Amino acid sequence: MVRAARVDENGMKKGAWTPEEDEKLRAYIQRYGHWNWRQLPKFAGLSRCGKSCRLRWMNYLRPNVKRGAYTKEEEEIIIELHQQLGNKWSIMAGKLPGRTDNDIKDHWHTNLKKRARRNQSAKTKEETINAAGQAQPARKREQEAEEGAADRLPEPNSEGFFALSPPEASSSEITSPSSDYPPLSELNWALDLEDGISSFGISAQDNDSFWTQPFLPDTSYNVNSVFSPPFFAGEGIYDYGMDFFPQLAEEIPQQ
DNA sequence: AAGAGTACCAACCGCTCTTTC
DNA sequence: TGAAAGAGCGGTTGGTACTCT
Repeated sequence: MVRAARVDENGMKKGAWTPEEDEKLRAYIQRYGHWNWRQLPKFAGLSRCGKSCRLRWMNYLRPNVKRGAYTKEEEEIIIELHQQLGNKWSIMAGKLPGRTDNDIKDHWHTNLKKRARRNQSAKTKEETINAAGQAQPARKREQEAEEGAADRLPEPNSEGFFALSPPEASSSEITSPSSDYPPLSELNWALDLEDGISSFGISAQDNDSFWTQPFLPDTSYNVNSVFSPPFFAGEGIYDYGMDFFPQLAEEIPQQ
């Protein structure tokens, strides 16, 4: 499932991550944050490039990363967004809390692309029939039954946006309390691509607060017990200074 | 049972964008 | 203002698991 581990010419390890590496990275970031991806592996005691650490954290170790099967709702959202945005996986990830851009991209290529294509060809076929004045309602119902409700896509409006209405079928499913997402009908899809503001119920801002918070020490961790306290630079913000990080490296247990 | 083909997903690569100096 | 560094994004690859014949 994963690439074989190897070491590149710079002595950087590549390939599959071991549980030990995961634990080092997780422990380090949870405690100190990711102040600089390039420097981070050095202080975390990892023989990985910063990029690799970032990817591993973002796609796998980050808290709230949702794994496992996609729900019907999630798939519908992805298909809709792909129609609107194209391959803007990171924006899509912002609309699907817990899903990563990599994950969404993979799911699109392995599952949804085919379905979207099928829908498109069915739509084209239907349009051809209608244009010829030979619409066949009975056949259309038959076709819809074949494709399934989840496969149907709404028509874009004149501006090319989708005015979403609640799915015709399985409304109970869509509005199920156990659902992680609001029903499509309640979503404001006016994507503001200028500033990337999310209008989703669970806003990107909420979701990203973890990433935008100032560099804060874990309160459960007694900084003073290991080294002198960082300079308090303002409300909730600590200025550790450049000399701070090498001390952290020594403090992280090396395995 | 075994080989071939396909699906899945973690990870890498290279490019672009943003920030800093 | 331009160069360098860092971060992020999207495309692609590698390798295992699963399914089919």
